[in-house]
Amino acid sequence: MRLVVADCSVDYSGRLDTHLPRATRLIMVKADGTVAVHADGSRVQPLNWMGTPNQLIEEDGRWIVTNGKGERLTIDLYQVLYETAFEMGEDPGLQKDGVETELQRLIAERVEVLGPGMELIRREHPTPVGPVDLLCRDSSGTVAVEIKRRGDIDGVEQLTRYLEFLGRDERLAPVRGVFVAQLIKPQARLLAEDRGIDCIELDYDGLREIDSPILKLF
Amino acid sequence: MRLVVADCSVDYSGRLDTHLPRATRLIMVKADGTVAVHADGSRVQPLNWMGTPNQLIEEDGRWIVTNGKGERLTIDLYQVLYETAFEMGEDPGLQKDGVETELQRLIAERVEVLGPGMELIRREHPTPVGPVDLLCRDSSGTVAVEIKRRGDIDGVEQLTRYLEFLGRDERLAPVRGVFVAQLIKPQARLLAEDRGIDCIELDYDGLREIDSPILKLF
DNA sequence: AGTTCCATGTCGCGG
DNA sequence: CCGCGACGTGGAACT
Repeated sequence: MRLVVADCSVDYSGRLDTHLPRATRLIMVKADGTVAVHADGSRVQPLNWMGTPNQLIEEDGRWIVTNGKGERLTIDLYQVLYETAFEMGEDPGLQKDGVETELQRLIAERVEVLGPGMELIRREHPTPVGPVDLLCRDSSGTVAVEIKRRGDIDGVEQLTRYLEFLGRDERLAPVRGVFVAQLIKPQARLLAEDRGIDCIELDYDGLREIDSPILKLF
Repeated sequence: MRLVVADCSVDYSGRLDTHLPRATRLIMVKADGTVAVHADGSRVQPLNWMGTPNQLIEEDGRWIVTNGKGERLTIDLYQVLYETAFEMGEDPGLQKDGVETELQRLIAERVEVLGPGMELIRREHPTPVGPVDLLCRDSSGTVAVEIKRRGDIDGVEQLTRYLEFLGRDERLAPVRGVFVAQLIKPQARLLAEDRGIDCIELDYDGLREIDSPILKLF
């Protein structure tokens, strides 16, 4: 990783056009050529960047980074205050725990929390427009379940698309939808209920408790 | 901005839990306290971070960053390879040109490019599921317009939601939809046309020309 | 503070 | 390489 601290201005042209007036910033060049320009301000993301693959041309006082899609990042360097480079080696990568996959597993093992008599048919049931998180069955017929950490309008749209296709399958019909999330936004709830989709807010932490060995002692 | 290159492992606990095994990485601390951990790999984003406001406690070989929402970032430092700091001052900020707001303005001033006899009723017309970019009128009745830089399937879904609600308003009905973008993806076009939504590809650069003072001389 | 939607979203996975 | 969906999405604008 190469680090350059410089007084610079930056222009990006591609998906849109941006201009960054002259100031002191950090320019980061990663091992694969990824370039990022960071200010000292309150931002996690860089102000400008160019992902890999790209080509970096260093002229006198000017860097030009281009990629194959017609995007161009131009960095004008007025004064380089500092420059260094480090060999960091391959990164082992980030391990995540508690994402949607895990929530799906928790609920799949306890589908009865979604309603009396609920039974799991299968997880990740495929449809032409993508896989349904859970396909279940209860006294009303087939139940398609979409699980989210946060219940947003997009999730309702997603479930709606699944229902549209599942409903055409005579072996499954009738199919109703259940939208499950830790927190369901008002607009998402409005849209869901308008389409006859049930909304269930679930406390995943509580669910995890049920799943835990501690409770299994009883 | 403070830069630390160190052999470290990182743990985050908050919205989920993550673990980052021991390796050499760059730790960036911005002026307002924002902390970010970058690997040398193919990533623009940091692997872990903690935005502002937060509190950083530096113990011997361990940094603990917490915020008011119960999130915690723990960085264990095994060896600090390098450390430095720079005063960068306030950043003038990024100027953007060509984002959706601007496109909307350009089209709002020239709604006739969307069809003969088209008239603008209002921009950002509110519905229960969000604001319609443009609400227009022509000989066919009311026209709801969704404007995107890139015409993706999400945009069609969005417009469909608006139409669903607008169509129920007796004062507006009948309402048809128009999906406008510089480039409309085949799948988005397919879905749109399946739902009776018109697709219009517009050259925003050309539109900007029309809008420019140069042409106004004529 | 809460909610909405945009974003050069980014990123990872599967076809 | 493209499409799809999750993301600690982040960030801004507006209520």
